[in-house]
Amino acid sequence: MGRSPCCEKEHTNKGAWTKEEDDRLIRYIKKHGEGCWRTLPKAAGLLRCGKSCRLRWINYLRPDLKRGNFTEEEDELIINLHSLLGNKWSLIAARLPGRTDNEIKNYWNTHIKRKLLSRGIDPQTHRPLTTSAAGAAAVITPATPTPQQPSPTTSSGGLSSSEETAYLNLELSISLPTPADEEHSNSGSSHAVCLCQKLGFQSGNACNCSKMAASINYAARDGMQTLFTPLSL
DNA sequence: AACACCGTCAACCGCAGGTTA
DNA sequence: GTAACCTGCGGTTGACGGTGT
Repeated sequence: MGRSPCCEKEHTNKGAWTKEEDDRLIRYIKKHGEGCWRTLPKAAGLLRCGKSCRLRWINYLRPDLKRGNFTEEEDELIINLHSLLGNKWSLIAARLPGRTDNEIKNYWNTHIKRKLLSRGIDPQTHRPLTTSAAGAAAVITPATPTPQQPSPTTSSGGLSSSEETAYLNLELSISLPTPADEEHSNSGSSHAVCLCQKLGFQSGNACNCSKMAASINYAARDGMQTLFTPLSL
């Protein structure tokens, strides 16, 4: 399948954005909203490709971005989500309002990988690095059908946070919404299960799912597909 | 002070997948 | 059914700042 380039490369700027470019982009989006990134640069008077504008807005200029350091809770949430979802940064970011996929990806590669390695955990498999055939009990066993699961809201009897993480049993599965779920969402009362809660972060700052619900309503209004996937346990 | 090295992160690139004509 | 278009995602790169020698 043939494909035209996303933009005319000869007539576009590349590299770091200037203050003026940022201002133009912000002003345009505030006035016209997001959408049609292909035509946005021309309409906004920017010599940038649409992809570049989208990235700049999503990763840097969006007003709802949190920025700043990740909290310990966010760290653990990212680790647990990664053990479930793998390198699905956009899905992980969807559970961390105010954080972008790019930000999380960078943070994973620069901080969390090292953190897990120092714990003796393989960042890709989430299993111990020194894996002997018998001794390598899975650290995290996603989607296994055993019913035991540590209570998410209580501490696991004096374990350190790293130990707690190491013994988290994440028996979760992601399913399509059931008719009941849809009924709930149609009636305006979303019963989507907060994954943070299931992972034990309900009460912490890392969980902003209630805030997300508001943004989901906003997204739904714009015809966007929600990433706030209901979970069946 | 000068240089090399390293870590961080914004931005780019190529591709996949959904939508439209 | 197919081609073209468009958006979003994930991997990678490169500029920049901080630190060590």
